[in-house]
Amino acid sequence: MPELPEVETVRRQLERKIVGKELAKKKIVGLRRRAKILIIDFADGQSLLFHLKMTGQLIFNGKPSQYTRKVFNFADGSRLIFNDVRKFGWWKEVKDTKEIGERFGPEPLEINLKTFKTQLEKRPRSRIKSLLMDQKIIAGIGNIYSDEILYAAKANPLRRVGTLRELEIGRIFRNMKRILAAAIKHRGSSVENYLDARGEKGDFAQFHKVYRKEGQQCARCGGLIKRIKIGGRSAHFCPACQKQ
DNA sequence: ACAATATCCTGCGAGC
DNA sequence: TGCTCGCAGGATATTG
Repeated sequence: MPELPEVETVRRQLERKIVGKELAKKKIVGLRRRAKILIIDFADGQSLLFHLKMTGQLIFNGKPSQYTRKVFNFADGSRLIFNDVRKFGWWKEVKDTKEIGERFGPEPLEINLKTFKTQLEKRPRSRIKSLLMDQKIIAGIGNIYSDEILYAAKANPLRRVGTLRELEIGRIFRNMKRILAAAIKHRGSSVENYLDARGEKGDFAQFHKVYRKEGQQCARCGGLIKRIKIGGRSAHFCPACQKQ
């Protein structure tokens, strides 16, 4: 399920491939990412937005399959294919990207500790796991990285945000930055069917400590990883290391 | 006002 | 072997 690191990986790869190309009589001048949305900017000010949701793939010069929902053909004969098994993903052409900026909270790789704390203060009763996944609070984090960040920070996913101590908030903040940056370096996590823009898997899943590791031993203390439901989503954590 | 849950979709794997 | 059923989750709508 593409989250910030996966979308950023696709953005970086596509940037080198398609900037300067022509698509439907428009010249591509840049690629951006906001939260989990990929943005292709055209010279005329319009933009093409993509959301991969859970099973979306954007593959440059990929071969169409039964799951290909759209093929974008560039003027030079190259192409971009949009695959999506579960059909949740979408693409949309927009006149400008003003609404995109307003819809999301700050980018986790750009935010400072002070702003992070300000964001946390908006939802003191929320569970920290749910808050990290709330795009209006912090943009781009989903189920995989929220679990991994909280494990690294030794914070229990059920904790109410308002009960977190200064020290714990600092740990969550630092590990959020560290894990997202490391995941981008490894071109994301391929747990189900995520592929990057080259059609290749990301390497970061090998570094996962808790996500989808229910019943396995915790690398830190040897305890057993547990899976519970928080807000209808699976949350994986070590009850011994991540105490309430 | 805010938090929690249901909903969309399809493939996969566990269990019988 | 083949069937059913639960599960995966991003974001929005709905309920509590």
